[in-house]
Amino acid sequence: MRSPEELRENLSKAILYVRSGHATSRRTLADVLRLSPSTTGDYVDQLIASGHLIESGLEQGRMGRPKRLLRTVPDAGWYAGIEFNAERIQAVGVDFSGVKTQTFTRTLPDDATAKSVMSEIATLIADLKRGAVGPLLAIGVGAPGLVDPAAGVALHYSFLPDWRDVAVRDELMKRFRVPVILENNLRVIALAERWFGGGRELDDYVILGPRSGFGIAVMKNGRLIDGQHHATGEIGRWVWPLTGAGGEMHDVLSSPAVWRRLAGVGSRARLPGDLHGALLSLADSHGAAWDDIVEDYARIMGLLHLLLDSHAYFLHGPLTALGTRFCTEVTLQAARLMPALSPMPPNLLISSLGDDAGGLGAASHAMEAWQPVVL
Amino acid sequence: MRSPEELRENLSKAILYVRSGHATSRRTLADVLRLSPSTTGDYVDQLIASGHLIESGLEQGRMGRPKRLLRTVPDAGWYAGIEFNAERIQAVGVDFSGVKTQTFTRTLPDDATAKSVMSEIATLIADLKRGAVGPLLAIGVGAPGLVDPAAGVALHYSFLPDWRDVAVRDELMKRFRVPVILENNLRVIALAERWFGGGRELDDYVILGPRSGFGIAVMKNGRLIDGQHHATGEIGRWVWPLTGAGGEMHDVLSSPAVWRRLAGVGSRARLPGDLHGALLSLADSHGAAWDDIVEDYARIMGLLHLLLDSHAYFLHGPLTALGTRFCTEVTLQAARLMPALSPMPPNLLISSLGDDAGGLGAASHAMEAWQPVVL
DNA sequence: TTTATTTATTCCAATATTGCAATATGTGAC
DNA sequence: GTCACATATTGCAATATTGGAATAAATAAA
Repeated sequence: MRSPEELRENLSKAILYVRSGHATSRRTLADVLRLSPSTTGDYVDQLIASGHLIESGLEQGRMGRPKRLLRTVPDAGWYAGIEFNAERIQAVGVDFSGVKTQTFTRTLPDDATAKSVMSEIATLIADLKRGAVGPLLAIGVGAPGLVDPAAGVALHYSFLPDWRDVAVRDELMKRFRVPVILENNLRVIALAERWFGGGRELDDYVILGPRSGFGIAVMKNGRLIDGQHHATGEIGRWVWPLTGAGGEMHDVLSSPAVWRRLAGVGSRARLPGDLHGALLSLADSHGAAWDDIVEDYARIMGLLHLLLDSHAYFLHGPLTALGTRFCTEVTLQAARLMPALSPMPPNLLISSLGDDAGGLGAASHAMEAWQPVVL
Repeated sequence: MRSPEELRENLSKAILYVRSGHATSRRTLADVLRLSPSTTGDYVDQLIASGHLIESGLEQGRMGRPKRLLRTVPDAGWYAGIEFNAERIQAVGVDFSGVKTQTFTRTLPDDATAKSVMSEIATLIADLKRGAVGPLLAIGVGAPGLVDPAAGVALHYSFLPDWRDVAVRDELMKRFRVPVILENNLRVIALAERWFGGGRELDDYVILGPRSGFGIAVMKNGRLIDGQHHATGEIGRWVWPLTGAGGEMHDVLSSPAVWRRLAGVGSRARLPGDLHGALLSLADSHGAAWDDIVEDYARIMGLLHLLLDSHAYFLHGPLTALGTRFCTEVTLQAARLMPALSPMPPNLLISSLGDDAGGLGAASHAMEAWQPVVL
């Protein structure tokens, strides 16, 4: 008898592969699972019996017996994805076939506390529950700042005063009695890119997340790379420029900073409510500020690409408003500043995911973590 | 029946775990292999019968039946490790228990060609063969420059004129009839660190290799991270300093460049034959040149550590001559230049591996790739 | 129409792996 | 010394997985 964990893991992977479309029949599923067609057939029969998978017609290839197509059953259950920062909480519901069915956003008051945020999260999940069909299977949470995923504890976040050592997992598990999985919000966005965005065929890409701060998440071999202090990708804390007495990258290249530089206002200027919108109207800027920003981003792309050599770099957050022109110019400028990049220009892309990338990512994380119960 | 590949893989892992000391008995081996004690017992019996493993006494714990200790049989075979650059070829022989038994170094003439290098490599392996006991099991090669490990082809290396698309694997396999495995030389050093150096308990560290150029190799989750163009870690091609019109990092921070800066000579000065030795006598330098170099390295450490957050950074190559004082000063200076590093200073270490790190790494690679024949 | 070929799925005997019980071999308490 | 307990290894019936043959369902060729 193979170990039950391994069986559960294989069944779980089978569902993920079918859901993502990476496998569409028993045969192709056997290939990606690296199991024999016989065993895979058994698995599929089990999952059909349990109501997780369903056959949906035939697909004829060039020759031979047609594939019996497999799909996930939308109503077999759903996943909750929560993502938040100091300004708002976002909750999305994703059905068992991986389709987003609900989204809620709640703006946070200025005096939000850890307690109020947690209670707001619970309320939002309850709201999702009312509008969803089937059982809630798992909850994914993307939290800002420092997070300990293994312990399910959010360690620290500068912009929420008492947000420190919050036992997110235990609290939500106690309340909802389903698996809860916690990660840094930028890292869940990387998962969203894999499930819903341009990373569907990739297992090697980078998420660039210039928001209030500036972090990146690195996917290598289909896994997020991790570090000793849960601080991988904290490049916002690089001093910039690298001449010595500069400030941190945060201060000059975060979304608010870029807006200030483009708008030509000082650091005490009040931020527009809709940063994305405000940047949209500056997307056809020309002049020194624009060029400087392009040059700064080009340097960063150069550093990253010569170190990581990734297939793609997805830009997320308000700066996506600057559009493909920005990406193109950054790429060109990068090759100009670092000649080594010429034969291998970085593939910088605007993420196709919109504002709810975070919520989708959190739900993706829940999807990946959940495992079916074997009888 | 489980697939034969999986069986071979498990037997191979069993040997690796026993050799490394990560598992010392049937029981502990079962734990690390994630297999049942019964199965593991079977495997071990097979490997003892085939002459790869041997029982070597008992070890009593605090209580209970003592472990029956397992060791690899030194004479069961040996691995060849080859590493080279434009100046020399290094060949080491490692016996089946992972102990280095032979080392040869051959200096290359100035007019070395791809053909002469390959023939010299073959000669060195033949030399090793004469001094070794048991059969040659596998050959590992660490080649400089760009390498395609999957194809077993060395793509390009600037310092050997016609070194381009050399079919290293096929050529050596044809000659020696054993598995041949090719990798970039810095990347095999990362493996040497795991098997013979300070990375024995780690699966998350970085190799810093300032030699003629400047590359790094990144180990994450026990695997080397890889890129699209086989160009991960090519940070020597960063422009430096990051102000715009600088040269590449190679030119100011490689081993020869550091020696020139410390020795206060121009870029056309003739390099000493023994760079390590020459640097040794400059290791107690003080003054602007030293401080500048420390500052440059501190910046690099800052960039790397805030991005990768690794457990350790092993310094390799001639610059190890600068000693722990250099490492300490770089670490301190890094935290000064990038305040974010203060609570998480990078753990910069001089590699304990000497000059034959490369050869050992290539042999390590061979050890990891080789699999026993199952009957 | 019939037959060969291709691809997908299923059936089944062979076998690898496991869980559990049994056995081996030690320590510590009384 | 004897008994309870702890840990490692082994034996064996139960079971999961596989390879290969058989079957299914299509296209292409004769």
